[in-house]
Amino acid sequence: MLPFKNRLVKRKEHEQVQKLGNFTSSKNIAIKAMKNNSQETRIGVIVGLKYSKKAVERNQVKRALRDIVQPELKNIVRGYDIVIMARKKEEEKTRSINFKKNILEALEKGQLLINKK
RNA sequence: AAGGUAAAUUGAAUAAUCGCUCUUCGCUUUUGUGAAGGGAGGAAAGUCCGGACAUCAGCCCCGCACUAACUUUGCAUCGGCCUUCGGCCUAAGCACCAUAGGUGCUAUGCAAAGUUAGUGCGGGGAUCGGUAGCGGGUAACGCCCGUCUAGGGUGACCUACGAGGUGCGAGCAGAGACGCUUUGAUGUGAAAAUAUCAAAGCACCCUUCGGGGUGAGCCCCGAUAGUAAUAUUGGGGGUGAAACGGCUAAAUCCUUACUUAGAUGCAAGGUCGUACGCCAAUGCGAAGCAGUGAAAACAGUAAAUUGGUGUUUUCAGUGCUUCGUAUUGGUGGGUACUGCAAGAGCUUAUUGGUAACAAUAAGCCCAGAUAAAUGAUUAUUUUUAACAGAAUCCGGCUUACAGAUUUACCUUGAAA
RNA sequence: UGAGAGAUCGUCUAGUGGUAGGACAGCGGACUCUGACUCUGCUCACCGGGGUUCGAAUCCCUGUCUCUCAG
Repeated sequence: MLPFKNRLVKRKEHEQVQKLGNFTSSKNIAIKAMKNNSQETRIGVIVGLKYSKKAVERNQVKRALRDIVQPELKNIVRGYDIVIMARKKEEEKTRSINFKKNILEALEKGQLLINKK
């Protein structure tokens, strides 16, 4: 799990990011990001009913996404609220998706990664 | 040993690193940080039943208890002192008798009785519901247990239905099935008509119109032919028709017995705080507008003074509007805490009971999140790991489920 | 998470135990020189699985899907 200060907590904040954030995506991941006033990166994860009807599967995906994001926190530009959404086609199975690759791809597209050059 | 029946248990394990949540303790005390410990299920699911809990509402009668008000009756009366019982000192509104004092009224207190209202508990009844062989269990249920009946299975065992009627008319049986037509009676109606009840409804002949006779058909007893279905035929008396019977709910209605009590649902409900929005009232301040009063100036009246009129300025004060601010009240949304996990709890043992279950004793504390906690990585082993994620809490039912294990029993075969 | 409602021809709907009806659409025919309109005929359905019943779209149980409300 993420430390408390790095989570997007409130429902209203989520809605704001959903409405006003910049959208980028890769194959199985969609990202909305918006600047906030603090120095911290705050991340929320959404896995909707459309992803799967089983609660267990949705929880597993949420855990997986958080675990992937956590070590990358250092590499993400500070001061953004980020909402990560998972998506898949009906036939796809959760196990066959490589979320890490997808997330990094999406973050790069949104220019949220710190360049190591 | 093989096959099966019923029930129960379990639902990958171990180690290391990183990370989350709760509790306790310590250090800091604002955030934090260290240690120890706890951290999803048998179905957590579906929401199909039943409760707990909470808020709102709450039929009639009786009894008991408590509280409040009122009425009646009785007793007492500020206050102070002494060691309790109690005694002493002193004092007391109004009216009357009449002054040792007494009576009545008022006020207050206490006690008793009664009335009214409210609350709680218990009992009975009515009505809306629910259930249905019989008996039991449970907080309760449509749940569970035992047993009766029917069906299936060699068997262990499994499955199913279950009060009494009414109405309906599909199927069976039957010559014919709940109906049609005609007539009559009764009720309603001006009539038409309609509802209910009763009777009649094969063919021909006779008739005094009541009915009678003959024949077909039906019923009963036969005979002949044929393996048989059946065909032909004899006798009898009845009938000559539209009866009688079986089944029928988890839809409707009635009855009986038992049982229960409504509605809404933890996003129920409660507490704290008030930084926020809106509305209302009040106070203060500012601005604007409109009246009022006073003063001054000017105009005007033929003219001086006075008075009055009009305009302007200043001051005072009133009303209205707007803005700001403060207080109070209402309302809306938001937030924190609570509700919230010690419970119809779990484990073990004993006793009662065929059992469901109950009682007793001992021990135990076992998730409590709030965008929502159990994961990831590495290594080893095996069967390569099913269905699946708590959200107020319980008891059932139903549905999903890879496998593994245990117990009891049955059938068959073999051996003794 | 809690509370409810529903599923009937391709589409919209009616049907409260006894042949599942209508409208639009589709197909064929008639009318017309042809098309449209009109007339006429036909085709096409009870969400899946069990049960009660002589008989189920309807009643009961169960599963699936869709929608609504609270937030």
